[in-house]
Amino acid sequence: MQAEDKQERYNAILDAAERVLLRGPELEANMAAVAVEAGLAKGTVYLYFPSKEELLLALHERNIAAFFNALNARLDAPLPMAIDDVLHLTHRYMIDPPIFLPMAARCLSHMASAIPEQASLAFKQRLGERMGRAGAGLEKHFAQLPAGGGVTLLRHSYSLILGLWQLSGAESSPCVEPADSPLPPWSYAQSLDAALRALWSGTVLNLSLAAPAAGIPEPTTPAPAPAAGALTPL
Amino acid sequence: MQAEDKQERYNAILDAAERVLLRGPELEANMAAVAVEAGLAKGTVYLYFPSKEELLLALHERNIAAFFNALNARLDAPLPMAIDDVLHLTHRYMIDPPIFLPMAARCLSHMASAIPEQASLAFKQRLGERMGRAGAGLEKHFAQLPAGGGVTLLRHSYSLILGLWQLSGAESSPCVEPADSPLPPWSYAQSLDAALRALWSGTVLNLSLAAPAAGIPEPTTPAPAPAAGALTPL
Amino acid sequence: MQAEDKQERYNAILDAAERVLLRGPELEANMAAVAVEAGLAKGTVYLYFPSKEELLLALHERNIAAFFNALNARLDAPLPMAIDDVLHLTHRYMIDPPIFLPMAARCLSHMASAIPEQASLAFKQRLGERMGRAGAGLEKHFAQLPAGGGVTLLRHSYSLILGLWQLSGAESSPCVEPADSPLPPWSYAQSLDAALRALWSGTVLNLSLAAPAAGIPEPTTPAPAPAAGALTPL
Amino acid sequence: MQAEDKQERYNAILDAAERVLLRGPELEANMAAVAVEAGLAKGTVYLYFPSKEELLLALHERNIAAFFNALNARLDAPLPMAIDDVLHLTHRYMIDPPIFLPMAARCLSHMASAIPEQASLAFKQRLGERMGRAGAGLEKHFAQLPAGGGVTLLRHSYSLILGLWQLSGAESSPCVEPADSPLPPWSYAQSLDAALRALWSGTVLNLSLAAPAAGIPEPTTPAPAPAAGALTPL
DNA sequence: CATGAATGAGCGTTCATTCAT
DNA sequence: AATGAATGAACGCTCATTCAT
Repeated sequence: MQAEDKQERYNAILDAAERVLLRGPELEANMAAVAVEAGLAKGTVYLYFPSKEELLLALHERNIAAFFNALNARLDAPLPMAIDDVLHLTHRYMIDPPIFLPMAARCLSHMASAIPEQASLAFKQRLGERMGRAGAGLEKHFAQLPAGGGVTLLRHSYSLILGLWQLSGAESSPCVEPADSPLPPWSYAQSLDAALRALWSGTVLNLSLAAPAAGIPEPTTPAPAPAAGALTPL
Repeated sequence: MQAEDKQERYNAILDAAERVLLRGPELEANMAAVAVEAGLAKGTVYLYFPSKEELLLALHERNIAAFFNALNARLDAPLPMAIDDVLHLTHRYMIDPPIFLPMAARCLSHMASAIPEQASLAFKQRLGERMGRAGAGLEKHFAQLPAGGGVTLLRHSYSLILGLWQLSGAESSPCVEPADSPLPPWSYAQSLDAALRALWSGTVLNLSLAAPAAGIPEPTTPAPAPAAGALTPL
Repeated sequence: MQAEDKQERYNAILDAAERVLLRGPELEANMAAVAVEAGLAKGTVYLYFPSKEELLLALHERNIAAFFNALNARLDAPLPMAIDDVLHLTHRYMIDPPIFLPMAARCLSHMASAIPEQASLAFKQRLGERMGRAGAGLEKHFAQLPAGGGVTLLRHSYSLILGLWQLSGAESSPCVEPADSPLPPWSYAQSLDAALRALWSGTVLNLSLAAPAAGIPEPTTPAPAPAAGALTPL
Repeated sequence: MQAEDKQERYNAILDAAERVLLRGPELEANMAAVAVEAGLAKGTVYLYFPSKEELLLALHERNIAAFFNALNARLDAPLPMAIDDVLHLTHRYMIDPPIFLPMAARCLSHMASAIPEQASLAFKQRLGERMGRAGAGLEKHFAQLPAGGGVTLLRHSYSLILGLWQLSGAESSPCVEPADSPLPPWSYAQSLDAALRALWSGTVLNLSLAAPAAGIPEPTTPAPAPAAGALTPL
């Protein structure tokens, strides 16, 4: 069997797993279902993935890779770039697909216990490389960012994306909005945009100050005119 | 049995569950272990909690309540307040205790599927009330915040706290730091402080602009002198 | 539930396991079958036995205990005793029941790997006690046996019983005797009797010699007249 | 491929299996590991052995053959022979190698179920031939043995060797000797020597009696002086 | 109120064997 | 002859929950 055949089937299994996960509302996948969906015997799946948990992690990594590939491609382009571009990619690869965020939460919480040290380390390594590259690209486009600032910003952004998504699931139920909720309703996508903009603005602002920013600063001057890549609502 | 006896036992079970969770590294708790730890029969636990998931949610809610109680108490005090105070409470109630964040991640991801609509709604209601109250308090102390801005800021902050924590677990392994990691090591606590400061600064900055902020703004003026409650490193 | 009820069910499960084992020719038992045979749910079986392997060991131990109980009862009786009595008990409890020897072989080979240290030790302890008691009884009845000789004789006898049984299974097939076998046919029971008599005779003979016996000794004198309890064919 | 090439590979696979078995403490071998160890594909192994069980049986038979070859060579020599010589060969080929006895126990217990009638019969046939030849040789050296007595003695001895070995594994744990064991510790090798001597002595003694021996006979005369080939401790 | 014995659905994984190439 | 990808049956065990006492 050719190496490319192997790779194809590897991806076919990942596809099957994704379909299975998306089938129900619980995002559950058992190996039997994945195998059936892939048209394979259960044992065959284990020729490609050493365990269920690692299969799921591989699926997540594929999604991550897709995001970073797109991001890096954009960063490598000579065009000037703005937050909006990043937000756009974020929506396209992480927020809109119904599988990215649940899988992220799931894998993150299982990494420590269910994934062997070895595999876990390798995953982190690969993730680190992608983040490092994207972070460097970010620093090229956003000159205010210091060395390492790109990765940090990426990290904080991702945290916000993930955390807010989890919170949105907990605060608002999928079916009905409690009529008597003490809080006004909010949407994940809108809230996230605002939060990310705040994070990015604040990051640059803080960076531009020699000392850590104070209290909640009262900006005394109006904001400067938008530089290249003005933020527009998504 | 008196109502207070009931309440007492309710809390005793929660205590037992917490102890069980903290016992192992996986934060796992099965009902049998909780019952034994509480010195009760398994069936008895079910007289106080309708299901395991709801027991765990109740435990988490107790932790949340403790945080909000402290926060609200501080907000109600006539003293002026700064980010640092909030950060301090955050560390004290959410970051330092080894159970808050894992439970938050766990409960958040199980809320949709494992908690009955009814209970889920009630939980969200109570959480909404607490957040509403704290948000209002925040708006009182930080005058730049518009109506609803307090809750939003709280929400974003919590997301950052939670998301970054999960990321920290995934990026750095507990035992060994990969020597050849492509990224420099980072600590959760430090990174979080920076991220929260950025978020808060950016929030206020964005708010102060009539239109949404642009690009990554280049502040043309130095930050104003710290107001009351300057940020100091934790 | 009363303690005796528990004991009853414990034994009922053991009975069920025995029936299942005896059902097929392979002496196989899976937990599902045992549970069904016992009229219980699978989980219930695990309330009484921590694992399949320990259930099987318990079954074997029950058989062992039955043998030793009978042997010790006989040894405690004031009647004089001869080899035949031992052989008789051996046949009755170990050889005739179709389950004793296969289980012995099975448990012996799984003890090292499949039984937790703790349980394994406890089993050996109990077995040791029974053997010690029986060995002492033997020494009372057979005065030539030195201290410890009873246990040793027991051990050697048991080894012979078990080893020869295994060999008999391998040398002669259950269905057909190879017509062209180069060796005359032999039966387990007869061969065992001869072997045990040889072992016992030789043990006493060797003991009666100051130095270890030599070569294959050529007895120069006819055998003495049978003492009380002469050996008679079973 | 030449016939000798085939034979070579056949043996190479057996070698590989032996190495795999000896690798872990459980004496487990799966076909995949054997194939890898032999540097072959899994399917190739099946060109040489029809099943795993038969491969293992073939390995065991090779060990058996080695023993009998040595024994028969010794028996064919014109030198007079004593038990010690047999014991020596026994230790050298059966007891010292860490694989003989476990494989014997394993194969014996799987023979009935996992080996096809045909193969099983053939194996027994070959074993019978070897035993028959060795038994006859024994009868030549030990004149007291009647026709067929050699084979019987061989059989009984082997049973003792195997049974006692299994018992030794069950009574004494590899790691710790239970401090409070009710029985004194015993070693397999020593105990076996004593048992075999007893068996051989008793066999000859019983044979020399017209009628079956009685009770535990009280030898009235001291043992005769060792004939040629006196037993000396191994 | 309290108990704890009973339940039983659910699942990941292994591995001997086959067969198309 | 040699390969090795594919197979799929088989099974031990857990644990949240119930309910008769």
